[in-house]
Amino acid sequence: MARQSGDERRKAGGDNEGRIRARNEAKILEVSVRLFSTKGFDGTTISEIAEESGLPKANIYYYFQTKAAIYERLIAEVFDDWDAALRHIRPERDPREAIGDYVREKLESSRRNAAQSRFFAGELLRGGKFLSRGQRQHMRDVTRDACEAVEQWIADGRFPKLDPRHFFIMIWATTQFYSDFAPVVATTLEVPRLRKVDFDDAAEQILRAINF
Amino acid sequence: MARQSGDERRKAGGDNEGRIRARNEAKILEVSVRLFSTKGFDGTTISEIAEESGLPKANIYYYFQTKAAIYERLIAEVFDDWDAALRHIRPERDPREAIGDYVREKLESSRRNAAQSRFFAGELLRGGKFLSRGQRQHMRDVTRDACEAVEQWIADGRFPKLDPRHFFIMIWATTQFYSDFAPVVATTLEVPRLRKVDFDDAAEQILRAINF
DNA sequence: GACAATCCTGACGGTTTCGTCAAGTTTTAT
DNA sequence: ATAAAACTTGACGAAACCGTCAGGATTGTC
Repeated sequence: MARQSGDERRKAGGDNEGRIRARNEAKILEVSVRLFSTKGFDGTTISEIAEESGLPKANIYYYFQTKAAIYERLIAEVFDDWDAALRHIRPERDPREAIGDYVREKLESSRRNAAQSRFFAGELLRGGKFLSRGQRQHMRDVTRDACEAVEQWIADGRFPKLDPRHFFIMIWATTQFYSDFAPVVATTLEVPRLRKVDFDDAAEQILRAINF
Repeated sequence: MARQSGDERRKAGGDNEGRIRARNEAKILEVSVRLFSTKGFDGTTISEIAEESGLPKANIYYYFQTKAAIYERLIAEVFDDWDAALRHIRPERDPREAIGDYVREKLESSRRNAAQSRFFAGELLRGGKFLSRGQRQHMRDVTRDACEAVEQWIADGRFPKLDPRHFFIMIWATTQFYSDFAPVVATTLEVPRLRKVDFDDAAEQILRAINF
């Protein structure tokens, strides 16, 4: 009887309860991220999500209270991976290797999850209104840690004297660009579509450009 | 009697005819670019454009056939400036100076026209569907010219051996990032809002990072 | 096999939005 | 002054969209 949806799932009984729910939610989210990334929040309709998910529209509302709820779930999911690659940046590592790994992983992950990447970029482009205070803070803290590692390298004379913050911005901007603005990149490289090899080239060229 | 709107303006009589039209169109476009950039195409309503322009909604339709027409006009306008800064890149110039001027101008122009910049970024993020074949081609040609200039520098031993295409992508990505994703940048730099000085720092750090 | 929990869904209401229209007013040209 | 062109505008129609709801179908549990 009691409508239960969204967050109040997963009750007593174990954790593989709600397999159907898990499957359908996953399908909905998968479809949504693709639609949101190419058509934006307002440009995406629930009917469309329903159709592409193979579910009737009313069923979408059984799993998610509102369209915004889907969007927010996606933000949270994508955000969780935001700093995954940053784990390479640690003061005790060799700067060259660490930065190299970081750039390569960042490029690779945005290539493989292009929809997520564009989705998140779209959100940031609009001012990041869906980002919670906590998420923002997390972002700041993680960045600060990475910057401290770089500063350590600089102090040890193992890294050029650059402001780490601008350095990271440069890396983010560049690595994201290849996925998020793929059409421009493809035009520039004069290829019909970006392939893995183009991303590999990019990694090499980026690292060479910043003298690594 | 005959409805005339959109493109078929400017008839016999001179070129300062239609001052009212010029003024109102300008106002509409100015408001629209701001709204589109923060709310996207579908998130922006004609009523909203009307309100912020101080015109009744029906009047918007007197000047533009559809919402898409406004959007397309803006794309064309912004696109015209896309390669403006690229004029600095010429083979006979000193690479250091040319690249320096280019980066600084690109940063400055995207700072001053942040709304346009974000608007255009949003369009590209969605796949650039509004970009015409001709515009794409122009983009490619201009890029090709700039790359040839860089290759000349490399041949003369005045520039590091980098793929110019990836090099330019890196510059574009980075310079755009400061305006388009200002919230992230502000968080990283730990300032409440980006000021001119932050952009100046950015220019210096970017140029230093790529060893100029 | 019965009972509850979970899942499914067609139909519907209220709102918003795009774009139109026909009749007005103001500006410009002669 | 007068006529045509350019501009303005309130009201309206049609479509699209979000989210609801009541009741039916499946699945799981004891």
